[in-house]
Amino acid sequence: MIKTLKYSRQRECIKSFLIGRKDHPTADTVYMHVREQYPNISLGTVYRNLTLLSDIGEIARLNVGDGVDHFDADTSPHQHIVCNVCGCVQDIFLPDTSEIMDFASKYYDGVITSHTLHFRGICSDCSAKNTN
Amino acid sequence: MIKTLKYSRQRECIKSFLIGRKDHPTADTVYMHVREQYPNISLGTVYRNLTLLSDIGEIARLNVGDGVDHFDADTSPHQHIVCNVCGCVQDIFLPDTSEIMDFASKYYDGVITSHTLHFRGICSDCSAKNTN
DNA sequence: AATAAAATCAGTAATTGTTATTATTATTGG
DNA sequence: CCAATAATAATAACAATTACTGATTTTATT
Repeated sequence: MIKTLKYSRQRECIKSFLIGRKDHPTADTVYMHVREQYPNISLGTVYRNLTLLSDIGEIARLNVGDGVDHFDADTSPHQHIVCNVCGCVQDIFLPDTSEIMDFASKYYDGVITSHTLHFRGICSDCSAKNTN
Repeated sequence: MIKTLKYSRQRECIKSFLIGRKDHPTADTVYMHVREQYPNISLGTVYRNLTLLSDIGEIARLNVGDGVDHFDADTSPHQHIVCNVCGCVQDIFLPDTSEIMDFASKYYDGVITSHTLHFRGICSDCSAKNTN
C-alpha cells in the first residue's frame, strides 16, 4: 500500500535549486533553471515534484495573490511580502503570531485552525531606486 | 481623457446580486444566478464587469487560496475564513489590525503598505454536523 | 424625437497555470 | 544482474480567465 519514494536526480536538482534561492520561484522559473542541468526535463515533471515535495512537507507552496504558485525551501513558519513595484516575494520573520488566532476566535463562532499573514509594500531595492 | 462609465443593466444586476449575498460567490456563481434574470448574459460580461467594479472599488476581489477568485460587495476592511470541510468563505470582522503592520515593519527593511490576514478552520455549520 | 459616437454586449477563440495520460526510462531490492 | 515499479518526457486535457469580434445599447448632441 505504501508507495516507496524512489530517488530521482531531477527531483534532487529541483530541491537543491530551491534551497539555493532566497526568493520564491514559480514553477516556470524552476523549470527554466533546472533545464540548464537537465535540458530535456519536462514542465510536468517540475510541477509533479514541486507538488510531491510540498505534500511531504519538504518545501512550502506559497499563494501570494498573484495567481501563480511560488515555492519556498524554507518550511519554518514565517511571512512574505510582495513588492508592489517589482513583484518580488521576500521573507519576513516575525516572532510567534499565533496569538492572532486566539484574538480572532473571539469574533468567530466556528473553529479557527490556522492563519496566514501576508504583506504588500515596496522592497528596499525599489525604495532606493525611487529616491532619485 | 476620463472614460465615462456608461450604465448597463447587466452590471447593475451583477452588483445588486453581490450586495444581496453574505457569502462570497465566484464569477461562475454570479454568472449562474444573473442568468436567471438575463438568460443570455455571457460569462465574459460577468468577468469584465466584476473586474471593472473591483477596479473602481465598488466591490472587492478576494483570493482565498483555492485558485478561484471570489467577490465581495462589502469593501470595508475585514477578514475571511475558509472552511476546511465545506470550503465556504465567511467574514470575520476584527477591530483595527493595522498595528500588525507597525509590528512587522520592525522586521523588514523595505516599506510595508498593506497586509492581509486570512484564516482557515471549520465553520459553525460543519462543526455542528461533526458532533454526531 | 432623431441621430451619431462610444461603451457594452454575446459569442467565441485564445491564454495561462496546472494536472492527467501514456509510453518509455531509471532506480532499487533481491 | 534482473525483474518490479516508480519516475520520466512529451503531450493532451483542463479550468479559470482574458481578448477579440461584429452587433446592440446607452448617452450626448442636434
